Amino acid sequence: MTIYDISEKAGVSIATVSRVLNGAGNVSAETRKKVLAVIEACDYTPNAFARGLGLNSMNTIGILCADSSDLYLANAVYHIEQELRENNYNCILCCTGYNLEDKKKYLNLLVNKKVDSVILVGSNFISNDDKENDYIREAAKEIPLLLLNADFDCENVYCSLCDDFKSTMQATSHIIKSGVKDILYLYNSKSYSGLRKLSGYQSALTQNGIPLRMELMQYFPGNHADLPAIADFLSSLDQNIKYHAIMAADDNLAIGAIKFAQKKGLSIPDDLSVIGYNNSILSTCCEPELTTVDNRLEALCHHIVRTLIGILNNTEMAQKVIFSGELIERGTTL
Amino acid sequence: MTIYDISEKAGVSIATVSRVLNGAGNVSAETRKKVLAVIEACDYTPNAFARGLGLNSMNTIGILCADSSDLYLANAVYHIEQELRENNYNCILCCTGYNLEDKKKYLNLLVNKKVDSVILVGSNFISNDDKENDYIREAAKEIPLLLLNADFDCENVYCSLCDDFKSTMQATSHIIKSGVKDILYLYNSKSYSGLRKLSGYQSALTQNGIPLRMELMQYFPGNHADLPAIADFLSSLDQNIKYHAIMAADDNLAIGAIKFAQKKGLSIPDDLSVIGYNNSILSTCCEPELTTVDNRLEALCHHIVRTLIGILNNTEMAQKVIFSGELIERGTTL
DNA sequence: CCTTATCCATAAATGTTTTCATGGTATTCC
DNA sequence: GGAATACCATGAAAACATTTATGGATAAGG
Repeated sequence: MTIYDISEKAGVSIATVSRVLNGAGNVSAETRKKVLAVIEACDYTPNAFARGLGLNSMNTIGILCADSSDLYLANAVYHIEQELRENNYNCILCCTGYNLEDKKKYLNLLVNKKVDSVILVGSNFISNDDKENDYIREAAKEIPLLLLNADFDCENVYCSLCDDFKSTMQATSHIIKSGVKDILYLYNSKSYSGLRKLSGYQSALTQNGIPLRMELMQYFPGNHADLPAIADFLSSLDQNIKYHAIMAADDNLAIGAIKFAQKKGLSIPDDLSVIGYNNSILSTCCEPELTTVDNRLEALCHHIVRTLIGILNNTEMAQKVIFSGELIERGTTL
Repeated sequence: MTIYDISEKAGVSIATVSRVLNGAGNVSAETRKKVLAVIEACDYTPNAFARGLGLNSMNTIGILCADSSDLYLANAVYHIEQELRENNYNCILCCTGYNLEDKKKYLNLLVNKKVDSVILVGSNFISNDDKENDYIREAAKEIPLLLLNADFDCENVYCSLCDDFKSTMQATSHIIKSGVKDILYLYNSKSYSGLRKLSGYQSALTQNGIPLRMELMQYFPGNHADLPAIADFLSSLDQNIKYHAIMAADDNLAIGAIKFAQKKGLSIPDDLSVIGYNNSILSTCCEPELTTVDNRLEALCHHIVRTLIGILNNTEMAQKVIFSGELIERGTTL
């Protein structure tokens, strides 16, 4: 069943059928009605590939993310997909892992699949070593690229991010204000965003006249989805490192910290304050519930899709938008 | 840059270029080398839409799921995407929510987008009211459909599922063997799979000579991602309902139960045993860690993709495969 | 009667895959 | 050794199903 069959049965040309299908003008109400009736009767739908060939688009957006099983990324993907779908776009999901070669490979694959644009979800697509970002610049020559939670200056690249520096600084300050000064910073990522958070922690201490201590900035090298491993990591730390609060770079790490405290018999928040980051489902699974930073994921996703739709409609759009995080006070802080 | 440009520069016909590109036979080594050199030099990649039109396929699989932010479904999507990608397929993700009309709409949309097949992730796509499953039968006339965690007999529909009845029965029996007989069953879904689990619970009781009590089978009507709400639900139950164990239909519900116990000051597992289902990340986030049923998600996903690849290569494949779950004993049971 | 607006049809363009025909080379059989 | 056969590499052309530019026809208005 093709557009020819429809045109024949309706007694019009295929151009007219096409116009009816695409809601273009220059079709009389009568003709439109007649054609629509035939389309309905035949249960005809246009061939998507031929349409794609003619329009050079299939209304498809690529979503690149390192690991869609990660709580945070999964949520981002969910919100983006939802919003795209409401705007009549579908998305091809492609998980790259954290290897640079795979990121290149799959970004290229999406470009070659002729998606209208690619949204790169997560700060890990931008390297601190700028040479490694050339693959982004290359792809941006072909189609617009949107970065969620990353900051990158480049023609045809648009960024939506949360001010992780400020948010972490505020969260850390919140602990300091409660009277606790020896705060362990626990992090898992050295991405641009990861390092910005670390700076926020340092800045909060410095502003409050607290000297920085290297042994209080601990990098957890494992997988942050392995919660017991996080607790074990903290247990294995030098017993001489004393602290009464943990500022964690994400909720997973914070939950690991809580597990550690529970095993050690520490009372939260009296013996140990804990703050997480992301406001994920994990932050409500413990008792007391986790104080955390809401980094406005939903707003970011909403904004990034709005930007994308704008770009695809040839509207001028802001290349960078920065949201502010919000501290959600729950039970793990004083 | 089209196949014509390549053919011209290489001094061959477009048919030969196409043959080289697709690894088809009947091309001399010399010609192949020459053509490949030109392709390389021009950085040529075939137009995906034209290719799709010619082959009536773009190597794309649709993934339908109700809610990809759900821990369990997100994991399923992750494993499936991973495995498909390794087999040179990409996937279009489409979240439907739990409304029947939307499920129909988006399944149709994927079919019209000309995906090679659709994988429906989660038992909620099959209704207990069989008339409501007609949209599945309709779509199956067009392309093969694969169901993860659902059981449905229909030509061109293939199912991979876990024996939820048996698994729940075994888990419940495990509690009974520990000496606890008053077990609350907490569930959130009345899908086919949800009801199978409930039957498993009932069967375990019956087999052990324990009378069924309706008030011990509690349906939680809210969103199982709202953990505090689950705890509140349990708190709101009639205080006269006495029980010393909770068998939950998924880990979220179990974590809610643990929160409830912690608030009430109950000791786990001494005062209250808890078993979850799915072996998700939530099962390791609490202290003690949650005893749960591993329903072989990874194996199911692996199998479903293998089946799909087989079907697309016209190999005869089993229409239904049932895996057995495994009880993971952790700290919330005696 | 001319102009303009409205509407529609023909044809070109999109870029592949694949069938069929052809010419040439190698193999086999007598 | 020559004819028949098979096979292989190649190219021309058809098929895939749309969108859209161009221009022609008809009706309405001045």
